[in-house]
Amino acid sequence: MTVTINDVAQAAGVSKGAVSYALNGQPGVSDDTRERILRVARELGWKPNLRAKSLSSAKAFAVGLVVARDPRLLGTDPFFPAFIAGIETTLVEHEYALVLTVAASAEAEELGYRKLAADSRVDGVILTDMRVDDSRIALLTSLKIPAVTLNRPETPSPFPAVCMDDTEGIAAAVEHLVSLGHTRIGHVGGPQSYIHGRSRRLAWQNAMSKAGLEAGSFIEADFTAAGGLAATTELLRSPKRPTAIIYANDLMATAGQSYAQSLGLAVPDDLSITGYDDTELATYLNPPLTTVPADPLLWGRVAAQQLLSLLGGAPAEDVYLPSPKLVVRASTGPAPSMPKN
Amino acid sequence: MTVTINDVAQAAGVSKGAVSYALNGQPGVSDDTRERILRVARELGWKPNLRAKSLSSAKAFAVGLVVARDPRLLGTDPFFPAFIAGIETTLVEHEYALVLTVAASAEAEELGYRKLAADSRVDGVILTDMRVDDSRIALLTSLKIPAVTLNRPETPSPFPAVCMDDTEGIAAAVEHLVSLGHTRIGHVGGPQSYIHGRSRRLAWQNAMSKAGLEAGSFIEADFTAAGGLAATTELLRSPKRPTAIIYANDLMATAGQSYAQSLGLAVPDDLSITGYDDTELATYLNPPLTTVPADPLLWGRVAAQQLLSLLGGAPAEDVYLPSPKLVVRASTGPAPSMPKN
DNA sequence: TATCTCTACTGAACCGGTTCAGAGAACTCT
DNA sequence: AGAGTTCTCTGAACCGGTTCAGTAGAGATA
Repeated sequence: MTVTINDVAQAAGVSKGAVSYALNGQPGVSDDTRERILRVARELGWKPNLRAKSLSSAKAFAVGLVVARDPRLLGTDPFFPAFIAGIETTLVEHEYALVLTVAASAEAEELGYRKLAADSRVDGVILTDMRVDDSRIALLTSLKIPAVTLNRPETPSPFPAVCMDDTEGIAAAVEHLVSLGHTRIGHVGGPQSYIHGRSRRLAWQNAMSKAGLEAGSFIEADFTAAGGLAATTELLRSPKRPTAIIYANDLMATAGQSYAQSLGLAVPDDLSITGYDDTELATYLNPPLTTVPADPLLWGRVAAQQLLSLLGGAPAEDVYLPSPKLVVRASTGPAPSMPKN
Repeated sequence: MTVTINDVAQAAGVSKGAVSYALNGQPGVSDDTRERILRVARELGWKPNLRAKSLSSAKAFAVGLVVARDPRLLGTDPFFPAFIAGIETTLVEHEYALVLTVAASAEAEELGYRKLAADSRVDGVILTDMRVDDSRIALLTSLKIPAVTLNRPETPSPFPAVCMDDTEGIAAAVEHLVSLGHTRIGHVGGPQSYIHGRSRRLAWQNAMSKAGLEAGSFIEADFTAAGGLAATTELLRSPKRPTAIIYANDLMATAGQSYAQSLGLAVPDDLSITGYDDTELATYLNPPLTTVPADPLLWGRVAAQQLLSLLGGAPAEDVYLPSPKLVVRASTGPAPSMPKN
């Protein structure tokens, strides 16, 4: 049926071992023989059997990704699909596959990694959504699974990080709003247990104080539309209502914008809004959203590259991707001279 | 290091074969011996080696999904992440893994399946985004990969289908709008090369004629926000402008709604709008979107179940999931008595 | 010419399971 | 008691590669 290395050996009149050496470009066969073996293999249409290779070489030729999200909310995050697509662009070139696990809870997440390890499904994993004091670092260290993290965690990590600075974009958003005359700029952030939730809040805070402004109201939300709405409600109800709100992602910003408009506030005349991600929809909102384009495709591609080179024995070194730049659209405008209250 | 079946055999004082029979619940060992072997295996902490199992049993214990989308637009589709999460809920229970491939082009898609087959990475695949006259059916048949399709293709297919009727929801949307007095109801559909693009258009068309109305303008778009905008532009520019538009998904509806509002049209006073999917954001728009909730989580779960039972040798039978029901929100309202033109 | 070294290659073990043919033992049937 | 059947278990082959120890032969060296 299928052509094995044995068939090639027989047809070429050599031993199994010689064929293996020849096919893997290893020393041990003369150039003549090597060439003959390769030709015979080609003629017979030999294809390596991944399963056999996996067993004897103790490698999976696959990398893993465990996504810990509420499945119902997973669809709202534009990050993952594009990120995964980015990973794929690298993997296909190296004959690797991606094994994806979705975990609904923290226990399921840990179990996901444990299963990947127990079954040796993967040779390494990519860690996304890094958390402050992330338990996965110790877990993967104990499971002896090589990994790459998105951004460098604050706690010590033996794994190389692929970093994309998000503070610059947020700072640019603050500066942009300040230049438009805003002084009361609120922030609706993601969970502060995530390092990207935290870094965006700190970026906002630092940029405000650098502008000589008091960092106004901050609400910790959860990156969902529902959370964005709730946070916006709270911000707009406060006595010193902000004239601009910086959201930690587009989804919350969109929900916030819609809510503000439903209250009769004009965006940007009464309230300026910025997001983060630059989802496709951002351009097509009314008004189109000022936001910061994350580049999940690039991030995924480079993260996979780093993981593969780590698996290849390369030293673990952090990589820095270019910081995304603020994209100004119509959801931001001059601060109202007489804010509605 | 790791405990193998050999260690268990030695410790239990039986042969390798006996251990294999005992661990797999197969006949060939007495109850006493079986129990002893199981106890010894437990005591030694034996875990099956998936790679060895794969090689000897010629199974991958994994299923595949090839997603053919423009990576940049993939993030905008809320369907996939939730669908994948649904698949996972089934797979984890059966010790199966999901191998995901993202393909940017038609060639890459075919190559994706070919690679999964060549490396025997998976035991079966799930086909989504079924197209009219879908070439993948012949491809997978020739590659001898079992599959499950989402909805039954119009051309003959040997694979079981997991069906979720979308015509009922679209018909309900038409009826809902008709009951509100609308007579000019347009449709912005997905590519008609997709069966779900086609079936939604036909559902709209049939419901219109059933209501005694002339099926108004139809524009074929591409499920993206950009496409939704372009189609809306065209519809609103037409001489007999519709007072209501049924979009084939939420993303296009959202873009359409924003665009209409940017023209100064009020939704729903001047224009009623419906979507399809019921994304999280739909609830939080201004106005919230009337739409039809697809249930990708359920769909994924059942599709994976069907695939696994197919792999287990069950006969290929179609499954029908409950048809999603229209969710009425504020983006639809009475037809304007004097439509703006 | 005898010895040493190096290269090219073979045969077998190995990775960790599954599966099959066959050997004994026990049990049933006549 | 002898023959046939069933049950339990063993040993070995097998899945398709990788890798290692060892050998034959060619070429270099003394």
